Amino acid sequence: MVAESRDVVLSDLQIALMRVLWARGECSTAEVAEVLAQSRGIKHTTVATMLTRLERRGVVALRRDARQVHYRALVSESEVRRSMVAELLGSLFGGDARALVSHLVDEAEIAPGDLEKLRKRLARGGREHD
Amino acid sequence: MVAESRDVVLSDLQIALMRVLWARGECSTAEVAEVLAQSRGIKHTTVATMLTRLERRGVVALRRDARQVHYRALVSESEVRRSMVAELLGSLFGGDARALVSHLVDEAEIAPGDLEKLRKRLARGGREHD
DNA sequence: GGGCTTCTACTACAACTGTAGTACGACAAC
DNA sequence: GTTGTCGTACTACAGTTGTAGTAGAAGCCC
Repeated sequence: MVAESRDVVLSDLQIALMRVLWARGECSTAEVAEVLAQSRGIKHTTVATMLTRLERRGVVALRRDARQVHYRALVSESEVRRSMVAELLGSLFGGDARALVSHLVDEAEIAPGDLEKLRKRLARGGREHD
Repeated sequence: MVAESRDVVLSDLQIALMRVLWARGECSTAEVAEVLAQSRGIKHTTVATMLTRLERRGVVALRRDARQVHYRALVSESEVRRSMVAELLGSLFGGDARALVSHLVDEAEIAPGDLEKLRKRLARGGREHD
């Protein structure tokens, strides 16, 4: 099922936080903070603030365990991808997904040969990429 | 040449304004405002404010003609596409363009058959899409 | 049981966005 | 030249984001 979480557009930093939750399932503020401190040098309190706001916004859920707070994603990575790709397609590519693929090839983000491989794999029903 | 306009990430509304400039070349505030009023019911003054800010930010240039101000895009649509697609790829697809294409197919934004057509067209060096 | 450590909650603040009102200058019409 | 009209510039304001300090609660160590 696809659920009805329309419009989950997140900023870069917000996505970075979500990635931790997506990767680890539920985790404490400290865990998320540690990853972000490592990868971006962001302070613990900053992460706590961001998580609180995401919770208020309904993007994550919290569970209190003694003095610690544990967060869990309420939207999946797919949902966010869906929303954000749709947004980008709509605003910059006139909603034409093929134009986006053309762009990717033009910009050498992807080789034409990859399209062939992708087509074959997708035609087989596989969706993981090697 | 690709120029060095890194990081041109624009909001949905900002892109809407830019699209007018991209489509018409240089035009007056009034022209842009009329399009936006039509398409989104946005007030003239709002458009003027947005354009002023884009100018301050260096995204557009202005030329004064008597009492009117004319704006011209300083970044191309391609540049914005490049920045924004790169941003999306980086934050949500681990920088893997093929994953984005897979997503487009999975989400039925694009049919597998289209990939084949695209591949052929792109292999021929054409980049306009029909 | 008094202090040290931890963790959260609250507060702060600047920048940017979306939205628009108001005021002011320049022209056009009489 | 007095009066509208048109268009810009300035001001305003609420909401979001990024960033973090500080204070206060809860446990932990002797």
